[in-house]
Amino acid sequence: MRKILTSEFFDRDAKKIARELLGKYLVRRHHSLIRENKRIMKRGRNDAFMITETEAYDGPRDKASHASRGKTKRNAPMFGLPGRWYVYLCYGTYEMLNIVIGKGGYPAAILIRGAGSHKGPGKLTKALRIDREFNNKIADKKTGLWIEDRGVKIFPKDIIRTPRVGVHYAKEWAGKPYRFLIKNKIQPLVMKGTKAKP
DNA sequence: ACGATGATGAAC
DNA sequence: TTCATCATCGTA
Repeated sequence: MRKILTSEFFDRDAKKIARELLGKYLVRRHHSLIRENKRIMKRGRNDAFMITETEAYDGPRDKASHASRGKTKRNAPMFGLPGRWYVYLCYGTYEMLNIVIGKGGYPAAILIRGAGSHKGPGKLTKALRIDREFNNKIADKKTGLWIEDRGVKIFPKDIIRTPRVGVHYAKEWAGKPYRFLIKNKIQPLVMKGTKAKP
């Protein structure tokens, strides 16, 4: 089973999706030009990483969310269509990867904090070479970054819920258990170089 | 425990 | 235009 998740999947409750994304695969397509028999050939490679940690940012009232102070140039993708990427720079250094959730006009997104063996949202994007070029792009093969269901089931006993990281300022929203992570490492976490057509 | 780092949004 | 803040990370 290998199914690319589309806007229908992401047009549902943010917390529910954040939990369901555990065990799904973040797939990154890399292109490279190679020289072969005096010809320039385009080579593609898909690297897939099982998502291990997520955080939900749900609605305009969520004080931990960028959307809590209304629509701005930066957070506009959160107010847009589900199934697109929201990528922004954090602390001047790290690119944060989010998938947009919910209908247009309702601002929500899920931060992908861990996938494969990569722990931490900043390290993940650096390792996969993800930056703001992906901002507001559709999560599909054409974009080169998408999410797949590969049939892995994560059971409730293997899931931990905690408050979100680094949102102490968010008052009553700071303690809400909107962070989901897999308790024990479950194989396979990484699938490198899966076959891809040019 | 803290500094690097620079974009962001609000205040002025 | 200035200023405080920040969905992080590596070093200590």
